[in-house]
Amino acid sequence: MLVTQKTQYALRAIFELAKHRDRGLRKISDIAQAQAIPERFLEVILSQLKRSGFVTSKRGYHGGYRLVPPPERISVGDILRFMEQSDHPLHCIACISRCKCPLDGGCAFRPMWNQIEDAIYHIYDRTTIQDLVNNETGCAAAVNG
Amino acid sequence: MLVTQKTQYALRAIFELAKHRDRGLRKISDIAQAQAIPERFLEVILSQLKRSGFVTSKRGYHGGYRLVPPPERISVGDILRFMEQSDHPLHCIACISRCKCPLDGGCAFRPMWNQIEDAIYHIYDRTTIQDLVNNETGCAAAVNG
DNA sequence: TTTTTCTTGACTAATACAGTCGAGAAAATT
DNA sequence: AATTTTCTCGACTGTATTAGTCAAGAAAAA
Repeated sequence: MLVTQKTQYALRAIFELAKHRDRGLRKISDIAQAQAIPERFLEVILSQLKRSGFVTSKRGYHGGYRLVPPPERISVGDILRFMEQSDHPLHCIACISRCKCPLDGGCAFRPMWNQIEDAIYHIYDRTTIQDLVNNETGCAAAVNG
Repeated sequence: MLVTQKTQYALRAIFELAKHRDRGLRKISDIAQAQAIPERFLEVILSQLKRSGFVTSKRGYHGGYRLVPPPERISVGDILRFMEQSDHPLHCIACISRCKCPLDGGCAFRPMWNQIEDAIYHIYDRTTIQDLVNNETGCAAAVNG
């Protein structure tokens, strides 16, 4: 629910792999450099992402990471949900934030939190990694005239 | 953008004042008890909220806090925006989370973050404090049969 | 057999958030 | 006037989460 720095890195790593997908494996160090992510930290993140099945890796000389499904079949929601679940296995459905679930004002606030959660994930789920890549090329075109 | 514990307390305090509005001033200690908020912390929060103009206070014997506008004319968005701005004067418009605004993947992610922000505030802005109060009475009715 | 690159888990550091505290100033009460 | 109540203000501390590091090892290719 909460988009941490780590989650943003995860998203950017996937994004980077998507752009590179048809050119084979990509090294951690290259991804780190391209996306300005601390390399050592990225190691942790990518090996976590492996467990989602969205990426695979190969070790050694021509090793690296690779995005498995085509980017148009992965949504941002898929990635965020995976990161969320693997970092916070117990999750408070009513809450938008890092949440300790107190009274919550009884149930007065719950409908609103639920609306927010739905609205957020609606957007995450309909946004594919390919959409993000397209955004960038659109933007580059705009910048370069 | 990020709903912290403090912001939730602020919202619950306003909610409590709304319920009590026609009965005059309400003491910090009573609000704290009713909403399960640490009293000393609530002092800080309420005196911060005073600067928004949504609440006023009076000291001394029969002192306490009071909600100024009618609850149907205050939106959740009003409160959240005020808290957000007074806690984080510099705010990154592109970001949903605690954000350090790095590359952000160029502008690839920005449209999505903007959509999220708009969607969230659309809900916050259309939800009034009175709506929350109504939720609760509706819920109590459901519970009590 | 050397180099490269991922793998794993434990470790440390930084920061933001949460909450506390003490001394003081109005306002009413007695 | 003295006392009690309640808000006021700013500085202070603790703590949990997040962020990030490190070292030793294992596969894969050269």
